[in-house]
Amino acid sequence: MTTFADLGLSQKVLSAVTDAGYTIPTPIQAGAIPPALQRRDILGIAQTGTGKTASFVLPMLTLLEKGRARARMPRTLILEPTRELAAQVAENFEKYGKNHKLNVALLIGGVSFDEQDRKIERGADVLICTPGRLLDHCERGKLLMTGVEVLVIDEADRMLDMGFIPDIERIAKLIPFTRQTLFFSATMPPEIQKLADRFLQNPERVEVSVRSSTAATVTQRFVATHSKDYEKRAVLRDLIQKQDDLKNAIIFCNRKLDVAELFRSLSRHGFSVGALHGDMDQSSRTKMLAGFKDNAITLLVASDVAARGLDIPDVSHVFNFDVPIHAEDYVHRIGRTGRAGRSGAAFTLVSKRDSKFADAIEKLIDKKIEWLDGDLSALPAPMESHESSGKPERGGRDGKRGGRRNEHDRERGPRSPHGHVAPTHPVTSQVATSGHKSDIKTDDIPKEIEPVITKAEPVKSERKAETKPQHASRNSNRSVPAPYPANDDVRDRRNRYRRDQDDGPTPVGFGDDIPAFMLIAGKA
DNA sequence: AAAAAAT
Repeated sequence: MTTFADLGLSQKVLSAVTDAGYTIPTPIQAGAIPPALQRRDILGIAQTGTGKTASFVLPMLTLLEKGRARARMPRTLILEPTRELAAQVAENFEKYGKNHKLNVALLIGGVSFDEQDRKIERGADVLICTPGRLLDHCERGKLLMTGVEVLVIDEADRMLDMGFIPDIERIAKLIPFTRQTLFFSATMPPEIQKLADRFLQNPERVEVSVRSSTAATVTQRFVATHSKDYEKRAVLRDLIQKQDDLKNAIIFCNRKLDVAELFRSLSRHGFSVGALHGDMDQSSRTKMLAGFKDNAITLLVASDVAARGLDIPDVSHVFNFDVPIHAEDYVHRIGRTGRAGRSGAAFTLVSKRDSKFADAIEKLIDKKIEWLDGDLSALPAPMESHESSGKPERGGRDGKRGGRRNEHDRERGPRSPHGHVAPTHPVTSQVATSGHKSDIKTDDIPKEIEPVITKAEPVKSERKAETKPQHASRNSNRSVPAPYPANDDVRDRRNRYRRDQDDGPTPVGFGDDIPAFMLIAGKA
């Protein structure tokens, strides 16, 4: 059997791999590393979760041991479609390059130029970039691409989806012809094949059989719902509470605004929740992701920024709050669970207006997805007209929902995602701010999300006659960014629905200005 | 019906 020791990697790399606990390479690693070390071009067809990142990081580390970086002349360049993926690759260089003294620079948007400029100036062995920020640096004349020996284009098909290909072509033109190019894509549509033909010279083609697109270990269900957001939120909460094996979950929405709104709603209901979408500022994105990975946050409400590539191991559940418009996105989303042979569950809320997208999903995966509790035709009338509709109530979750849901919540209080009733004043927590550092390094990310037990103090709200407790340090944390853009008029959106239809009682009284992080219920 | 990425 092939081991890492058989692949021709250097001692420094091998010992870091061993220290990380790996001995057997994955198929893409076994296939790509030896030719990459011989300076061949690589055409790698593999999805994330196949060990693809290490298949270029490890040989690059070995190759970089010869030679030294010169100022403003990076030696290698890696292009990634999202900031999170770029940061993840940087972490891999830290991990496997711990025996090297390499200068790794992460050039992504949303953070300041200063630190990035310093690293470029010092001479970077490895540049890991999202295309926009890289071109920005190039245009400022801070970067000479003529010394790049290795170019990595990762997730090429996604770059295509995102319209990055013109940027990629511009960047590739700046890099000498003599370079080595490592090109990775999960799929090979004709446009990508054409691109590969242009960028690669006599490449070694390494293809890893697609991880069965919808793993057999993942239980998939459709859940019928009406289309109003407040009803969907009620269905979702109920669904979450019914899972007894929920360790952590990603909840996907189609739109960023809905991510922010659902995040707020779940927060108010006392769930341990974070949010991730592309309009959040970078430090929030980083903190949310770190908190979720550390299990300080149980639920992550996200846009499709989290659907692909992100290495979040061991997600027990995926909930699609919205049916993805493109069926392939469904496959990517539920691919976040049931990884490495573990079991997982994926629930998709489907309303009448989504049914054509739901059909498209079944067609794509060539499989019927069962309905959890009856299909759309079995759905009772919407909430407002529920009592007068005369239709029989279905058992289970509908008995709890309908127009009586809020009273139900009021009686029981918000529940934790593990099914037990949470305290009326949930334990809240906040993420410690990390000073003014803008550079993304693992060390700068707060590891601890410290629970802060709040003292309940009655305070009068103008909008409700109800008495609410007030957070003692309500104003102490204003600088912590929220998962929605600062200038976005959240208040208007929130009032789109009557408050009592929406979310029931507010578990902790912050009035209407809740700093996002205060709402992350800590683990008890 | 969207999201992602440069400011």
